[in-house]
Amino acid sequence: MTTERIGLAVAEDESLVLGAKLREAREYVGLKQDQVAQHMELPRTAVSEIENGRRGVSAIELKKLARLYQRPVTWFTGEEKEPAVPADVAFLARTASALSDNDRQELQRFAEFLRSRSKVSGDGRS
Amino acid sequence: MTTERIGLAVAEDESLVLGAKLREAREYVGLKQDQVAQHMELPRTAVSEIENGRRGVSAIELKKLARLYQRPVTWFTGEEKEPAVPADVAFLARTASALSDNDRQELQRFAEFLRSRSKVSGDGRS
DNA sequence: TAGCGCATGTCGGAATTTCCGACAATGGCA
DNA sequence: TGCCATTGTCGGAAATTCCGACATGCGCTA
Repeated sequence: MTTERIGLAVAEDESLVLGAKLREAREYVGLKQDQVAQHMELPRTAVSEIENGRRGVSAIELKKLARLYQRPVTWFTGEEKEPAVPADVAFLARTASALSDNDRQELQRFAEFLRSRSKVSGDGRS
Repeated sequence: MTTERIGLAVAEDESLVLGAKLREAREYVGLKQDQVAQHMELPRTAVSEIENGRRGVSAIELKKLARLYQRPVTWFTGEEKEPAVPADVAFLARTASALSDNDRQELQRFAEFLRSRSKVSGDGRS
């Protein structure tokens, strides 16, 4: 893992990037920070701080901003298809989705049973 | 805790919906709140509060959670498709970006004027 | 039925973030 | 230059989040 540095710098970095994208999108549609602030019911300084990465953006705010800027949310988040979870887990989950609630519950119980049998292997969390 | 402020109720409502979706997605992949908390480097109580709509979710957190849960961010924001921006609008914006600030401002005002003329019920996004 | 273990919910105060007005810096233009 | 619009920054109040400790709910089993 390359991100073992400070941990907080990552989030700041991401806020910086997100803020830059938000600014670009805003300028693209020709809106002033003030107008955005009014639309969002935020202090106008918040918009400035957001675009400079000094203030976070909530998911709901991002959704609203994306609409205002007429861009899909993914334009700001950058869609990725990185399995942060073992692929087999995801696959199991998809399979389970086709089951009834009861069957799914049973499947879950069975999974827990299996785990309890071999509680030796630790969960491979990074 | 009075409920006199209606304006905030909207945000709370949205947080409730988002939290429910996050919970559904988490259970779908068979993760415990505790595991999610570790992955996100958050207190596990935060995950609980998020799923119950008592704590907000930052855009960056949502992005991370979406990856963890193997879903597109739009699954949570509920926006799915939707460039929905007619090509002519995009073209107009592109054109506008090449204008000077003043010209763009004027263009903006004119656009607002046009909108006020056919002002029916605001942004009828359906 | 009581009791245990696991997952989740909730509470309280400290820590952090956000709000918001006031003011500064920047840039265009007459 | 002076004026005006836009954006950036600062300080304390207000709101939110962190985080441990404890509570609740549920399945299991002795």
